[in-house]
Amino acid sequence: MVTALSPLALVDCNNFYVSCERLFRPDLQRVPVVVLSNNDGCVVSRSNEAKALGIRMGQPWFECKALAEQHGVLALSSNYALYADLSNRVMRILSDFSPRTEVYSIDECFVDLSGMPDLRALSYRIRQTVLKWTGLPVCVGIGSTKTLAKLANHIAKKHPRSRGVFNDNDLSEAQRSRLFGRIDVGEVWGVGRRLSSRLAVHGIRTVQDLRQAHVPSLRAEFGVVMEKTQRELNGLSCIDLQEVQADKQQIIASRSFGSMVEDVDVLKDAVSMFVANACAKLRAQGSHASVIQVFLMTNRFRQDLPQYMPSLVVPLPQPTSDSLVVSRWAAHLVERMFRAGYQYKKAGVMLSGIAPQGRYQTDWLEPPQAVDTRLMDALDGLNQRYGRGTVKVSTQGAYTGWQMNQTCKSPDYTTDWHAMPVV
DNA sequence: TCTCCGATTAGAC
DNA sequence: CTAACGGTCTAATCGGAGA
Repeated sequence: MVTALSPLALVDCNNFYVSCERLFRPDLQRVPVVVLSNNDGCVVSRSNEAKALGIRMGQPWFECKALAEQHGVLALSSNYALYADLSNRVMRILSDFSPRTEVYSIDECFVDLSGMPDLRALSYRIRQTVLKWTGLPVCVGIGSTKTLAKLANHIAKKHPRSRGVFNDNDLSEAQRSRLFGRIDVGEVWGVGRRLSSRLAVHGIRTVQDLRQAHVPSLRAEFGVVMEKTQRELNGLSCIDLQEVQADKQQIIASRSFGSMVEDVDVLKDAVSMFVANACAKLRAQGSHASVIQVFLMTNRFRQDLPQYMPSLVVPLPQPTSDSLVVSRWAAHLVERMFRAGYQYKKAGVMLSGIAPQGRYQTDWLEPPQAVDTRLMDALDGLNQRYGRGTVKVSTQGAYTGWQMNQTCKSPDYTTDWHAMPVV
């Protein structure tokens, strides 16, 4: 008997955001549908019908809007509360299939299938179960490394004959080199557009080319990351399964505005909202931040207008996760950076110097200050129970004029009782 | 020359 | 009516400042 290589599956939802929307809108089943990014800016998810029309991933909506609407494409604003909830359900189901999983993104999960018999049948069972319990279609790719599992998943998605499952370990070396010789190197996990074109200069155009590239030259020209990718493509595992999600080292909250903003009070209002969101995330992982950065940006696509992209960083006197404390600093930074006469299009808050609460270098000269978390605890509790924004910090969203466009957002079907469809 | 640090780059989704 | 182009996150690498 041949010992099976430790098989790793990548389970990836098909057209995830569009599929989520269709669950509650069966009338959209065979209609071309796209989901737009925040502020209704770019296309971030496409149904197969929309892909067939040539609408590209990440394409600005205003660019393809006319053509899309001509073909009856329905464009929806993104509804992250809905997608996050459905994602959690999918991940919970997958964790029933293996004790070792890694939630890699909102719609992807690595699943360790070591020691499990009949992987093909198991993979079909995974697909069937997720489909039956959530209504969401997924594809399963299996390989002996993460990079091969990703590639296998790509093959499963691309070839209808695979019926949504592809196992790289089932290939002979001859079959593998023939297949990989027909796949563009840009399909490899970690090889984006820039690296693709740089690799092409060196004659590396297919996955097979990359597998066989001269190791020292590859290392010298493209660095360690590319060398790891190459090893992974050859079945040598270099990227471990990360079962527990590490705490964030940096937390960013930012948004483009629905329209241009010229008023400093409106900017401060927006920034107080970003602080509230960033600090809530910080508290959710039980950390404190010691550095805060605030930035403002004019519209970089409007080269006809004067550009100004200031940013200020301050170390906080004491690490904290208190929205009120951070909010005061943020407002101060906005005041300092603001220059009248510019049309601002975006702003944001970045928290860094993040460490677990109570584990940071204390200031020897200052007497230790008692940290009172009761107010923020209560705020989080209320916002969790009664919905985000029940209790606010500062003006946080009281001003209008900066909120993002969301012309066609679906109801929060699964997370808000009031949005429950009436049967 | 070495080290540290912030800025930049590239990628993923 | 018109203008209209996302948000977060990580790791590696680069380049300058200071020791």
